[in-house]
Formats: sequence, C-alpha cells, structure tokens
Amino acid sequence: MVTIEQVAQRAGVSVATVSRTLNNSPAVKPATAQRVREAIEALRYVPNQSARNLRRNESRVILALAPNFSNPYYSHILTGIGDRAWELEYSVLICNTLGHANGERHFLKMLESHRADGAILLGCCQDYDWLGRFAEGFPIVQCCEYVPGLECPSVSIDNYGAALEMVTYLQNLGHERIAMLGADNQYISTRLRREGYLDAMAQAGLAVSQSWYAQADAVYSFASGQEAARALLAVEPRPTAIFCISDILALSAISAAQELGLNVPGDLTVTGFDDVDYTAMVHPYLTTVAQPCHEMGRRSVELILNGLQCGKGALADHAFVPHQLVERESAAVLNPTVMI
Amino acid sequence: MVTIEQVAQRAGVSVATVSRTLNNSPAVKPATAQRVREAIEALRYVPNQSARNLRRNESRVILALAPNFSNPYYSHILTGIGDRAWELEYSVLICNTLGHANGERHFLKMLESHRADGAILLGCCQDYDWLGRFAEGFPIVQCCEYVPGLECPSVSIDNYGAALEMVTYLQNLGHERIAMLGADNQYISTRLRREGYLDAMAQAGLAVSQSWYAQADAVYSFASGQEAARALLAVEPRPTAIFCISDILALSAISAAQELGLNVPGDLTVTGFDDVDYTAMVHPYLTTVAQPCHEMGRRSVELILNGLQCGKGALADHAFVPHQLVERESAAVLNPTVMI
DNA sequence: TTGTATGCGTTATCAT
DNA sequence: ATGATAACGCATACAA
Repeated sequence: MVTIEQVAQRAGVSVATVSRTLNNSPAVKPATAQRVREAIEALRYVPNQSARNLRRNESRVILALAPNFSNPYYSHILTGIGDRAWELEYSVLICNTLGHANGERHFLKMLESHRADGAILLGCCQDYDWLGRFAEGFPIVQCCEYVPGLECPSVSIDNYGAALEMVTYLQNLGHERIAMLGADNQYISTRLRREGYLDAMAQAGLAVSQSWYAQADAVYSFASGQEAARALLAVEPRPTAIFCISDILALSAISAAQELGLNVPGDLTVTGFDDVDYTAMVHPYLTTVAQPCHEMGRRSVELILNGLQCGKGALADHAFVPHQLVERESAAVLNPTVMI
Repeated sequence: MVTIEQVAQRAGVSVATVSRTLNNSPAVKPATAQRVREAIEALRYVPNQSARNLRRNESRVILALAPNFSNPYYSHILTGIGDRAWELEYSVLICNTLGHANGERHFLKMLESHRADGAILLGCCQDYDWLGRFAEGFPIVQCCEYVPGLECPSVSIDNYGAALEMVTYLQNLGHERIAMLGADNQYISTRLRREGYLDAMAQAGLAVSQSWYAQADAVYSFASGQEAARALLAVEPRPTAIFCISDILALSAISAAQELGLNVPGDLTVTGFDDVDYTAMVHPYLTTVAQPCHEMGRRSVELILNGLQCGKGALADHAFVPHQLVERESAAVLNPTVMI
C-alpha cells in the first residue's frame, strides 16, 4: 500500500503539503500542487479512507433501512437515495430490516460506532418507540412512513389527502358501495388512508358497512390480498369498487374478481396505490395514486445532510411531496346493471 | 464520544485488557472480563469502527455493483447478498452502475481506498475489459453474468443448458415455429441463451428463420419488448411460440399478442426467464426458468470471503447453480388450428 | 507557502 | 494475566 508519506518523498515535499493538495487547499502553490499530483499519479496513490474517517470523524456513509428492498416501491426510493448520495459523494449502506431480528440494535451500533453518519428509515412503524432516543443524537429521517409526534424529520406524500381524493374520484364515477382493502400493520400510511376513505364516504353522505373493510397481511402479500378480496366480493350486495392501499393488493383484487368471472372494470372497479412498475404492463392497467419515489429518496438525503451540518433537528418537520392520481383502466363509471 | 480509554479507567484496567475483552481473547481472566463488560455497559461504550478499520486494515464492507436494483431479479440477489453478509457481520454497499458515468473509476477507488474489502459485480458485460486489473488485486466475484476467459470467480446458472431445455420443452409441446425474443446487450447470458435456442432447434432438425429473432433494448424494457414482439408476430407464417430471455419480455410479448386478439397460450405460447415476483399474479401465469437468486447472492458472498482468506483467486472458476423449468400457464401444447 | 509534530481510537507486540 | 507503548494513515495547529 502506498501512503501519503511516499507521495511526499517522491514530490519532495512534506506530508502536510500532500494532504493540503489532496484537499484542494488554496494555500498551496500551483507549481507545488502540480508536482504533488504527478507523484500521486505516478505512484497510483489513493487515500486510505479508514485513516481519513478516523481523523475527520465521519464516514460519508448513509444508512438506509428498508423492510424489504425487493419491494419495487422501496427499491425506487432507494435508487433515489443512491443517486443523490452519489452526487454528494456519499455511499449508501442498505439493510433489510425484515427477517433480521433486533435489527434495531444493529442499527444503533452502525451510528454509534461511526460506521455511518446518518440514517434514513423506510417503513417506520408506529411502535418504533426507540427511535426517539437516536433521533436526538444522530441525523435520522423517516421516509414514506413516520411515527406521529416524534421529533424526527420525515418525507412522505399526504396519505390522507390522496385517499380522500381517490375515494371521491370513485364517488364521482357513480360508485357508492366502495369497499376498502387495507393491511394488518402499524404504518401511519395505512391508518391515514383508512381515515381518508372514511371521511370521503362521510362527506358524501354514504354509509359504510363493516363488511366493506378487509385486511391483507402486514407486508401486502399477493396471496393474503386475494383472500381478503374474496371476502369483500362475497358481501351482498356486492361492492362496486374496491379501494386498495397498494398496487399489489389491487392486482390481487383483480385476480379474485376474475376467479368469480367478474370483469374489471366492467363489473368491478379497482384502484391501487404507489404506481409501481408493473401497473401498466398487463390489462387492465391500474388506476392508482403515484408517489414520487425517486424524489422522496433524494429529499431524504438532503435532510440527512442538513441535519449533519446544522447540528441536526434543525427542521424536524414533515416534508410533504406531491402525489398524483393517475387514471388508467381499472376504474370506470359505474355500470348501472351492476347497481342492483 | 466514549473511548476505550475511559472504559479502561472505569474498569481499573489497561486499554489492552479492554481490547482483549472486546475481541474475546481467552487470555483474560473471567472476573476481569466481567468488570470490563460492566464498564462498557455503564458507559454505553461502542468501539469506533474507523479506528478499528485503520488498525486492522479491513472495512468489513462488501461492495455490490448492480446495473439497476429496481429490477426484481437483481434485488433478490442483493437480498441474498445482504442476508449472508449480515450473518457474517459484513455490511453491503450497493451501487447502481446504470446511469452513473465512470462507475468503474468509483468502483476502483472504493477498493483501493479501503472503503470495501471486496466486490460482487452483478451484470458484468463482456466489454468489462478493465475488470481483470482489479481481479488480481482484490477479491471480486461476478454474479449472474461473467466475462468469458477472465480470471475471476463467478456464480450463475447454466444459461446455455437452461435455454436448450426450455426450447426442447416447447418442441415436445409440438412447436416448430419457435421465435426468440432477446436483447441488445453484451451479457454472456444473452449470448448463451441464444446459442441454447439455436442448438435446440438444430438438434431437432428445425430450420430457423432470420425473422424469428428480435431484440428488445439493452435493459429489457417493457416497451422495447412489445415492439420487438410485434415484429415477431407479423411474420408469416406466424410463430407459434416465443422464447423470451426475461419475464418482463414475456409479459411484453403477451401484451403484443393480446393487442392482436391472440390468446396466450391458446393461439401463442410464450415463455419467460428468471421467475421474478409478478410471474404468478396475473393470468396467464408464466412458464419460465427459475433462478435461485437468493442462493446466488449468498454464494457470491461466500466466494468473496474465500478470496479474502485464501489470498484471492484460490478458486477462480465458475460456480453453476441449478435452475428449474417451472411449468405454468403461458405455454401449452400446440393448437393444431394455429398450425396453418 | 511549507514543514514539524501531535492526535484520532484501536490493535498488537513485547515486557512483566 | 495484564500493562506500556508503538504503530495504522491522515489532517491540522502551530511554527517557520
């Protein structure tokens, strides 16, 4: 391994001058800098990051914790995180939290051991009570989800507003028997979308039946969605629309409908949430709420760096990014014959 | 920040003893170790990784370079990498190479600057001529793809064999006019699957028409796949089956077929490759070749560590993992009426 | 503008 | 079984 000392020798200067050149200090004479650079080139010298980190007391690494990055929703956000981090010369350490017991402890260690400078948490659950302890000591931002009342910046769409908008949209299409397919987890988004649904129904003066609500499992698995959707479709009179809180669940609802010989959207309207990749690959293309995943990732990185500089907590508030209702094929004007 | 020194003071021992305790040295008396551990606990001491890395000359970080980890195929492999790394107490630094110009230079730096101990490359192209330079200096393994003739371990399925198997399977279903939907890239898998296809046809004594081969773009995008599939379906007489080299492309072929009012598999058989998540969510469920993605990721990590210990290059050969042809709905016995 | 010297927090060598 | 101390490679305060 070639060190800064060897470069100094070859360039005929001191290590301090090499270091200064490396860090673009204006205090080094151009001619000298040139000599140093040549030595660096000749020796193929690359600064040792471990040493630099120790000295500077930083790692230039951002931790990203995601429940499961095989989920396209998360993977797009992670891509945004990675892209922005790259631009800012940071690296991203990605950890799947799902399936790793006490990922919390590990997470803690990463920050405390100076392996990472800050952390972005995707999919924070409301029971992340331990989060507060770290949020005051390290730059942490919550992305997509957040723990209400926690002193920790976050970025997400307005889940309540988006749900309200979508359900209102369905009502304008003529639907009144609108069911909802949620999930059995503690995400704030799950709760807010449910509230948006309920308020939209209330505002329209529409009564909602208990049986119009069903839940998939915590991770929105396709199979659990199918099962829940089947229950919804067995209700009499059958709902004419199903508002799903994820695209996968919408796909599962469509699948369940087709099993029953129902046509979507002819006999049943189905809407998704997130607008992940495969929403426009097979018919019916999904009508859904698009989230600016990539942008959310980028924003999260900005917030981390902000916390890093301003001594964290500077802007410990929610950054809301715009969502968009995208109309495709899976939702249609209520077919009167189904109205019965 | 609390350091090893403070722990030593509190426990009434020297830093050496604390360090030994930390590293489970048998040379420390149980009673002493206990005192040290209590001090660590009381002070909430966490070892500084930067210092440790500098001293030990390692980072316990593995670099994973993927063209695009929003691709479920890659993301599953990355999950496997992450899982195995976690077990071995390594962290994984994931970088998207696509869209980042000179990702190569950056990659180089990561290893040379001791930011990472080794690297796993997903989606190596055949024009990665620079790879060899690093492969002899650092532990590097190629996953999924590999550069032929390169002195660098790799893990992948037998792409040639899998293609041969699938096309033979289609022939056994009665198909003779079998088209192929490939991609315009330099992946070895692309080439080997093409060869497997051609050999299967030759072995069956089936002539293949030039017009039976079409290419999607380099990244297997859905839109480009649709376009290529349309060309294939315009050929007279129309192929009765399309062998696609990715599931997305299979989906795009099905989509193109449906545009023409063709039923899959009634009027046209379509097969995919990889067996990613959404192959069994919408009908027709895809008949495809499943790859043990998670396992491939895990194996890659093993190989890296192996290189780390044995002074690399120890086993610079290809590790082939088993694939599996999974029969679902998109491929069926040739319908005689289509035979015309 | 450049050089000298110190310290960042560990681990490991050599004593004891 | 434990302690003192010298690296590890770099950045910077202070001198010159």
